[in-house]
Amino acid sequence: MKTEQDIFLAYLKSRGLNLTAERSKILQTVFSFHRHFDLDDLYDEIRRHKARVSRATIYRTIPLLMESGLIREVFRCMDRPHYEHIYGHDHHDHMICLGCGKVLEFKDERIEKLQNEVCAEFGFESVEHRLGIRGYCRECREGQVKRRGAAGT
Amino acid sequence: MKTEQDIFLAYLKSRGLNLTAERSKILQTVFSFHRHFDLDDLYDEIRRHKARVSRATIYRTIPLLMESGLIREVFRCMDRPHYEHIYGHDHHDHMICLGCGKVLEFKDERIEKLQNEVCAEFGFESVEHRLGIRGYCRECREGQVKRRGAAGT
DNA sequence: ATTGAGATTGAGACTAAATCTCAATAAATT
DNA sequence: AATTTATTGAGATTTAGTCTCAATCTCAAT
Repeated sequence: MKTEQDIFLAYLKSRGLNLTAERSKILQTVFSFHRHFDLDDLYDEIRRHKARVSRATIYRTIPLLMESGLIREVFRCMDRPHYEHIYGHDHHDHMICLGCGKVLEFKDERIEKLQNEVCAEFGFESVEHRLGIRGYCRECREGQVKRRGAAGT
Repeated sequence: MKTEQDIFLAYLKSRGLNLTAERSKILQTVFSFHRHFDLDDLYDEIRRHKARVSRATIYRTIPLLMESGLIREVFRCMDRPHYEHIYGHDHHDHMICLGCGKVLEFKDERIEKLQNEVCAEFGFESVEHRLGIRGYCRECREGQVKRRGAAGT
């Protein structure tokens, strides 16, 4: 079983890049999250561990992690992109509550399958897809929870 | 059959707002497009017709059009939101080619239906959803077309 | 038609996310 | 060890989008 490091290292090598201490720290932090995160979550978490990596470096590293297939952008919330690590996790889609901002994950094989069918029809080769359903979760529908902010896929 | 104007006007009235010349021009231009558009497309097209509406006003009007259900944000391309008018059009989803930037539209009732099922399971009330599949179109797969830029949902 | 309250606009100031620059440093290669 | 190339951080820069505000417009009630 390959570790995330192995994969990232292989990707970097293939591009003539090095796995530096900063990149390693970012990678490690990304995989310490069990939730979606944005750039500031990353930055803060790294600092909390008494490490220092500049924002510029994080901005530069995120595309590398995406290209190596370790993370993906999942949706936008408060107008900022949010990410999740995908290595070792099944693919899933999201429901985003417009009331409380909560994110529910779901997976439906039948939907995935139909998507593949549609792609085949069009001769389209799918690399990835993103399905986001915006609406109101059970709790918000029942009216207890106050509004927060808009969420966008 | 209600026109777009009727709908927009009713929406504005319901909020105590007026249908001004600027809003009317924006509305008319939005519905003159047969493709996805971004804010600058709108701005340029309005100017091309010798009319003048400031960017600030366009920025202010887009949310009104969205709330009135006349347009929706469909995806991000080159990091800018793109819109389409939806009144009088069936809902559909998108395939975005990472090679040439082309956008294909498709609709599959079965997928829609399954989405509703999933929502029901979670007690989630869907307001809208967005499904974007990124990959390579037939032409790009066959290798004739050059890369352009990244597209994001 | 006139008036006044509130809505609307455009221009430019402002904000903040993201990118770029560049000098200093680190890593890999010879 | 020397050379080349990659990397970093700090801060400058860019730019989409928002906000401010004075001038104008709209509408409903006179």
